[in-house]
Amino acid sequence: MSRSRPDDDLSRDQRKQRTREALMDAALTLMSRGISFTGLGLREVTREAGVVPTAFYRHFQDMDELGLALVEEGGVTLRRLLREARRGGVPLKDVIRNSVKIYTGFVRAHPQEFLFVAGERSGGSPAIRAAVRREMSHFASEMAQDLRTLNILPHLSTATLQIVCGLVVNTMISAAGDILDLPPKQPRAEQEMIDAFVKQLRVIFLGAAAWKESST
Amino acid sequence: MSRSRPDDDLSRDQRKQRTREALMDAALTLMSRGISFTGLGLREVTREAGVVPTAFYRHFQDMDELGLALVEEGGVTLRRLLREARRGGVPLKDVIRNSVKIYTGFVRAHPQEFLFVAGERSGGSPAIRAAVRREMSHFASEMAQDLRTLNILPHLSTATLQIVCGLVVNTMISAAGDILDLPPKQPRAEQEMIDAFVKQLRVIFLGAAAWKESST
DNA sequence: TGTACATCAGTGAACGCGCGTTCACTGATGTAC
DNA sequence: TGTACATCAGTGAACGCGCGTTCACTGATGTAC
Repeated sequence: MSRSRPDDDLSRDQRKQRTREALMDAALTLMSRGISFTGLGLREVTREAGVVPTAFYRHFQDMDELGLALVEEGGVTLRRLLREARRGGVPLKDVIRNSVKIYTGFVRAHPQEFLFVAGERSGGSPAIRAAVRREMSHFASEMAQDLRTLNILPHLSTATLQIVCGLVVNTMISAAGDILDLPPKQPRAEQEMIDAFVKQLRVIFLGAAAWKESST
Repeated sequence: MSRSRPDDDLSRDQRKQRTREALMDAALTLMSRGISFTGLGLREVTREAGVVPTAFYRHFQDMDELGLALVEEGGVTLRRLLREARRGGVPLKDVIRNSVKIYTGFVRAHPQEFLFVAGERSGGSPAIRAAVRREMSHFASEMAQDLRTLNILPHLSTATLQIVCGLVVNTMISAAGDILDLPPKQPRAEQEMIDAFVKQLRVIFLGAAAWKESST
């Protein structure tokens, strides 16, 4: 009887954590309806989360703090997703096309995280912009390490590899924004966009392969 | 005597145009203070422009329409600026480094236009996002034509050249956002950022040079 | 195990404020004759 | 050129609304004995 509600056996801390997540989810949900994070209001978020506005303050001091939490969580999620994908093994042939396929799949499956990163990269508050930048360079570092491990582009110095990966990450994020902004049900346009995206990455890797460290 | 105020001899249409420009300038000014366009209010803009809120409606239906006007004007301005720069003649040696120098000069001299484009590219309302995208591909086309004229990368098909220029423009816009977000008075960090930017463009052009059209 | 008390996540009323928008207006500029 | 009238950019008062934030509260959960 007393177990009818599913969270009956949760501790107070767990319930609090649950509300916190509800607030973050609410923000992401609202963003996937087309509003940018900057345009969200505190009351809007709590309404969507199903709590009273004042409850917000038990979890975040203001919307900016929520935004920072989202950047962090989003970065962790994305890196985890991509790491799992890599565990599946990178195909030796047509690496780029396949990676792009996996990537666009993720973008479609987790539009909210990508919308947030793409949109607030230079649109958010200064603190949020900085956090997104940090997360992106974190990403680039991870990718650089990966390429080292896979012995791809072994002739590049670490600094150069890092810069190339920065370019790749930047291109990926922009592509995510573009893909998510496509009017739905336009497979032709989507395919063209993905083809262009693949071509851009190929050009980058071609250039990186041709790079000579002394050529400054 | 009656000529004491400088706009005494302006026609009504000219005065109206002047107010319209004042509104657009006001928005840009506010944005250069760190607020993103999405975060601007109608009253805020009219206050900055020195007119009463209701005067806004004589010029734009709503803030979105102002935003669209800004995208258009900004695009025109930027293309004009870069065209003038090209007229100065492209140096044969170290083309990329020099172009970047010119470009970063423009970014510093006209931060508002770049802030708007970089920030609203994926942060603005759907209509504004679409307009910024259109403007960016317009840009890429112009650059592609230029490269053709200068006989740079002549072995690329028009489609490929367009895609490469898209990559370059995207990288340029992101770089503008990054540069403008630097804490001021950090010449070291700025130089590093510009060096990385130059390296990225070099990688792209190296890759484009190495591109073989049949390699699909 | 049972009781008495402390903690604190979420509530609900209230506030002052700036927002976008409406409306009737004013008075200088433009136009017709 | 002068006069009578039309136009319309900008004004200023007023509106209803949702916002962020404050405050005292409630009542379930957690803790000490």
